[in-house]
Amino acid sequence: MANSTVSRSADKRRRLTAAAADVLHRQGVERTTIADIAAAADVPVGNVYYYFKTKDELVQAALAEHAAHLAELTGELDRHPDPLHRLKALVAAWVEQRDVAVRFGCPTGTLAAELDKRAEGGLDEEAGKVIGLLLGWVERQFRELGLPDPDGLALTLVAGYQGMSLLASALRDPDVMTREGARLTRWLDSLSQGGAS
Amino acid sequence: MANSTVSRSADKRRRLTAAAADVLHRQGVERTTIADIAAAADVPVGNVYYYFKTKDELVQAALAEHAAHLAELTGELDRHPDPLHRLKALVAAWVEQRDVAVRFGCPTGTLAAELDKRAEGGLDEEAGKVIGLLLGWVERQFRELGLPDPDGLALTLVAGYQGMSLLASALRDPDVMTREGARLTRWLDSLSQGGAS
DNA sequence: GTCTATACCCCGATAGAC
DNA sequence: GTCTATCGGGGTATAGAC
Repeated sequence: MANSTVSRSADKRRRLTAAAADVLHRQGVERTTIADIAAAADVPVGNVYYYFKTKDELVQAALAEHAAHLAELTGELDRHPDPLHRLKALVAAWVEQRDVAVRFGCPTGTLAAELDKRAEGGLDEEAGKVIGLLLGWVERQFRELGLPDPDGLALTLVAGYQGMSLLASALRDPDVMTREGARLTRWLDSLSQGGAS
Repeated sequence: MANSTVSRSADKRRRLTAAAADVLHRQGVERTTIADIAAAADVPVGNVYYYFKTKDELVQAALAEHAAHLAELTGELDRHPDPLHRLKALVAAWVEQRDVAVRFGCPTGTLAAELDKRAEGGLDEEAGKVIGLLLGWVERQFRELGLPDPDGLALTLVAGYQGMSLLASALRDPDVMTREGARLTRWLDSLSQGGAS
């Protein structure tokens, strides 16, 4: 076909993006080389630069990939009519990913933590934006529930997720995810039952 | 004096350790070079290797420094007779450090997140142990208060700290620290007043 | 104990053949 | 569009003079 070349190109770019998201999450930005990503994507090393001019562009592509994954997840959750159910399903999804979290932490969170130490490049703000997307979605759920201070509640829920991911990874203990996940679920229930704090 | 040389040596080692703790926190492990630490400690680059054989030994020294800082802080807090007061003072200390947290995150937490992605070397476990020290101290306070599931409560408090530090840094917003700090304080109060969850 | 010079390796990025 | 060879820079670690 006329555009078979185009689609192969798009395919390689997609493979590189997916590999970047995966490898950067597992190894961190600084310890990951272009060669690592190329190997994971099964693309010759030198060819990477045809698709991404710099390593930072690969990092940005990985961030966009994480944002896309997040959009996909929240899109599915949005099918549920009840916002409280959506939030509890989100927590359940986090706990389900506990084996990944225990080994490498939250993909977006650890990436943000690493990039935030940079002053230049503006990639740090990019990472903050992805977390902002999650915060925004969570806040909308709390608002739909008619709860006061929806963005404060969103902050608490997402901070809870980031905190439990970091501790689970630092202690190498998946139970941290299940225990804190259960607590967050109980907390969500208590909120809509008019419980304090 | 006979041991003036010795004390100068000890001084240099101490300066290098302090510089390592500071610079590794601000730049992260991988982006920090031996030269960076040497410059911060005002020690000639090549001389570093007389005190620390490898870069990893400097990282380990930094972790020990963070553990010492933690011991100093909890030591001061232990003077208060009331465990609840101690915990609230701990939260207050975290919030006081918000400007550092907003820029570079929690020193131990971000270090742990970075080291946890390594499989080799065992430095990852070392970072987990430092966080374990904090968890242990917090748990003891809850136990003194006679609350059920003291180590679950400790997990929640420390996860809250790690989560709010990460979000504050990712969003570049110190208010995250004050808002979540206030919430944790309210939560602590509600616990000893027999509140649920 | 102190410090300089440098060996050695690895990585990001480019040049240029195909 | 694809791939190899390589340049240039920078980082860890060491050798060895002082």
